[in-house]
Amino acid sequence: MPELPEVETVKRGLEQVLAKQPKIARIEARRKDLRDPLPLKRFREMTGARILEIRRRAKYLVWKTDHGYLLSHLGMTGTWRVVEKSANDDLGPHDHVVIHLEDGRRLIYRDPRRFGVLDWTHDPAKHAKIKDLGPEPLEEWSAVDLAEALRGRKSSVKAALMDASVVVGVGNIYASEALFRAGVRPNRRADRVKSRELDALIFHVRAVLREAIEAGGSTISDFAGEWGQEGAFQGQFKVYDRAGEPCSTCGEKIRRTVIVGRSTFWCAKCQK
DNA sequence: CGGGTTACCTGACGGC
DNA sequence: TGCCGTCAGGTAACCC
Repeated sequence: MPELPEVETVKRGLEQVLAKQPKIARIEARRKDLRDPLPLKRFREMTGARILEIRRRAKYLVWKTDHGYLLSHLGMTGTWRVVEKSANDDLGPHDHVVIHLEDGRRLIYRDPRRFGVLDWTHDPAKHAKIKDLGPEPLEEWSAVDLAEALRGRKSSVKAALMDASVVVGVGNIYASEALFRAGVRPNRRADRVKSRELDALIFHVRAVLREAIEAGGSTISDFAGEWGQEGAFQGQFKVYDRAGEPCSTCGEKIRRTVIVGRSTFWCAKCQK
């Protein structure tokens, strides 16, 4: 269920776990596919590969090894957990992939709904799932980029924000939260949002993502458990999942509508 | 083509 | 209790 901040939190947790650049003893696939077929042959070839670095691109974890790259997308329900050497940890029905490290630790990928992706590539920049992605919101993203991306867009601004060719990493929760902070109604036509409002949107998308990453950071310590249970940022939602509650700014009832099939939360008084 | 709708899959929850 | 409908933080195929 991760959006950018959650994936970034997982990345930072894995960074600690993988700091000593461990070697892979073997990758165990306990079924042959998730959303897509698993690269079983590549998994076998990765025996002995050293994990050099882990990065994030959009909602993908990119594991650099000395034998190519692993790509991991958590979909809606994917989690990685670390099991220390000799610790007992029985695998459950949704533990689909286990990376056995030479030091005895195991990295276990669990994903009940199996919307996640695990793949292998020589070059992440050329991978089909990566190559057409838009800008990273916390890096090179500018109001000029956003204005360009929204020009002629007749969809709602919320749908556009969640479109990875416009900007990556913004999912259903942070789209609602950023639009609320920016004072822009989610159902506004994307190409009719004024440039001043786009400036505000950029600012607030970044702010909410940064704040959420900070809140997520506190869950790194129990990374060995399961990601997401603490939900540190959950308590800071201003509108998401708060339909019927009073707006924290004006007291108006928070509304829920459906946009492109997703629950959308907003305040009719604060958002124009 | 750009846009919305539906499908993928399992589990949790509320209403009856 | 159990059954049923609905919903869930994502993507992409599909259809007009």
